[in-house]
Order: sequence, then structure tokens, then C-alpha cells
Amino acid sequence: MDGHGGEKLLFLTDEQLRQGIEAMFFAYRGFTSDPDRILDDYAYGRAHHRALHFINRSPGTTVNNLLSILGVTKQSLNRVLRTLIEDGLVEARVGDRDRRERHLHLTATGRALEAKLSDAQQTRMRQAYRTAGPEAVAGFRRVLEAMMDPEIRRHYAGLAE
Amino acid sequence: MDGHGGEKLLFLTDEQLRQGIEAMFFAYRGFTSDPDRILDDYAYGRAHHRALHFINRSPGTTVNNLLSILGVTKQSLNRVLRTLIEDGLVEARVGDRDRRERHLHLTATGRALEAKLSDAQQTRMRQAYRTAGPEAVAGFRRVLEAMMDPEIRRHYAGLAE
DNA sequence: AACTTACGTCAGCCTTGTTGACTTTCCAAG
DNA sequence: CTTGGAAAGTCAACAAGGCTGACGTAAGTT
Repeated sequence: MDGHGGEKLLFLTDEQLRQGIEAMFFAYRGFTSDPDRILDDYAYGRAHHRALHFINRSPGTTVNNLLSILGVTKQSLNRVLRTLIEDGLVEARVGDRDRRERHLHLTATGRALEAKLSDAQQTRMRQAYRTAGPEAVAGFRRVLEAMMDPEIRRHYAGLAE
Repeated sequence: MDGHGGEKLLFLTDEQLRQGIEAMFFAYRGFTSDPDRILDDYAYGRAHHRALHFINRSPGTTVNNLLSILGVTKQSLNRVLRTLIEDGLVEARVGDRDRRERHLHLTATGRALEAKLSDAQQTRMRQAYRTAGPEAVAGFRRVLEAMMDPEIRRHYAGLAE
């Protein structure tokens, strides 16, 4: 693409970097605050939201798959998953090919809550995008992608593995 | 500045918004991972890092001030602050004008750890900035700022209150 | 038959958030 | 000078959500 093209000199003072760091901190708080408020009404937390999000994104994903995306232990995930299954938001189907695997799907109820949560988050993001403008959005995404760990980047943007 | 200038139509599909949301999630993980690894070596957590960061940014800040920036309860902050003071990283000086207030300062040891932590974080951010390019950095900052809660934006960028 | 993988579960621990109640200190207004 | 209230600290109890370690079971794989 632009390869060397955009290689202007970047004069980055410590102060500018510090502001970038704080921007991440404060923005992430805003980013999670809307779903958090909704989750309070149910007895769920951020961990439940994350599970709902990624199951919705990749229906039929296995437990192991979800573990590597979320980067937590199976004990942590299981605690969350169990309540979601008990409450009828998530369905765990035994695998056809490999019957050890559990393929995770959202039920209608699960999809409803996921939609509610992601609507709130999308509204904020859409508003931020509109305020910042189209070029800003592209830059935002580029910096975020460059900030991820490489192994994590694999899981990003719906890349099948 | 450019006001209406950048108001092209923004066609934002749900898929694009979802990818932005995931980018925030994955990038934030990367963003915190380096300091987290360092903190493990001491017996500290992310909460200690945040306190060190903001005390370093605004030396002499009061506890109440810090509370409103961090958005936690005084009991939560106090637990963290107490260990930092006991361990000699933070000094709480009784206020001159108002002797109820404690003005927080980093000791030499505290500054050393803060520097170590922020170096790690700055290195990642600098690398991401370099990969993404200068225009991307500006966009990144604009979107993040637009994503913050307005009350929080007051605390941002060293605005004195 | 033995090994490995996928998943679930029990027990226990830590950090970091919460609420509620209470005390001490101390400024400032009556 | 007294009193009200703000600032700060502390104790206790609790919850979410991470973690480790150990164990069990079903089901593929060799």
C-alpha cells in the first residue's frame, strides 16, 4: 500500500504519548459504561457481555476457541457460560464431527440481550465517529490494530483460523 | 476548526461498528499487558499503576481529586494508596492552606517505578503510532476524545480545574 | 489398550470494585 | 466559641472475575 509513503518524521514528545495513554484509559471507560449500566439490571457483568459478543459474532464457536479469544482460563469462562446457559441465553450443542466439543449459540433471548448491549455501544461509537470524521475513523482503526499483540490480531476482524 | 468541513457522509455498517468495538477490546488488552507484566514482579496491580500515573502527572493532587479522576470509591483508592505509602513510593503531605487535605507526591522510588511502567506503555504506543502514521495518530486521538464521557473529558489533557 | 483432547467442576486464593457505618480532623459560618 | 459539614481515614462485609491446582469423564487418536 503506502509502505514508505507515510513515513514523515513523527515528533512524539513524552507529553504527547502520555496524553495518548490517558486518552485510551478515559475512552475505554466511556466505551464500557453504557453496557455496564444495562448489565447491572440483569445480574451480569462485563465477562458475560464479552461471551455474548463473541458467540454472536461466531455462532457455533467451541469453548476452546472462545477461551483463546478471551484469554482467560476455562474455569473463569465456565462460571460465566454456566449462568448464561442456565438462564437460557446460550445453547451448547454437542459437536457432530467431534462429540467432545460444545458448539455455542445464542438463543432468541440471548440475541435480544446481545443486541441491546451492542446497540448501546454502537451508538456511542457511531457518535464518536461522526464527531471525529471519516479520516479520523480510519486512523483510529489503524492505531488500534497496531497496538494489539500479534497473536491477538489473528482473532480480529473475523479472520477464520 | 474545520467544523462542518469534514462532514462527508459516513456509511457505517453494523459490521464496521462491530469491528471498531472489537478493536477497542483487543487493543486495550495489548495496551495494558506490558505494565501488567512488570507489576507482577512487585506485588502491585493495575490500580496501583493508575494511582502512580496520575500522581506523577499532577504532583500535589489531593485524594478527593484523584478519586474523581479515577472514578472509584475512597475505600478502593485508600487500600491502594496505603500500600504505596507504606512501601515508600508515595508521600502524603498535609496541606498548608487546608490541613485536612493530603497532597500526594511520588518519592524517588515511586518515580522510578512509574517511569518503568510508563516506558513500557509508551514504547508500545510509539510503535503503534509509527506503524499507523501521523494522520492516523490525529484521527485516533479525535475518536478517543469523542468517546469519553463529557465530565471525564474535563480531567483530560492536563486541564486545570 | 493407552494416550490425548475437550470440557466441566470443586476448592481456594487474589485484586479490585462495592456499600455502610463510624471516627478524627479541621475549616468556616453563625 | 460552638457547631455544622467537608476531607480523610478505617473497619467490616461482600461480589465479580481473574488465577492455580487437582480431578473426572467422555470421546477421539494412536
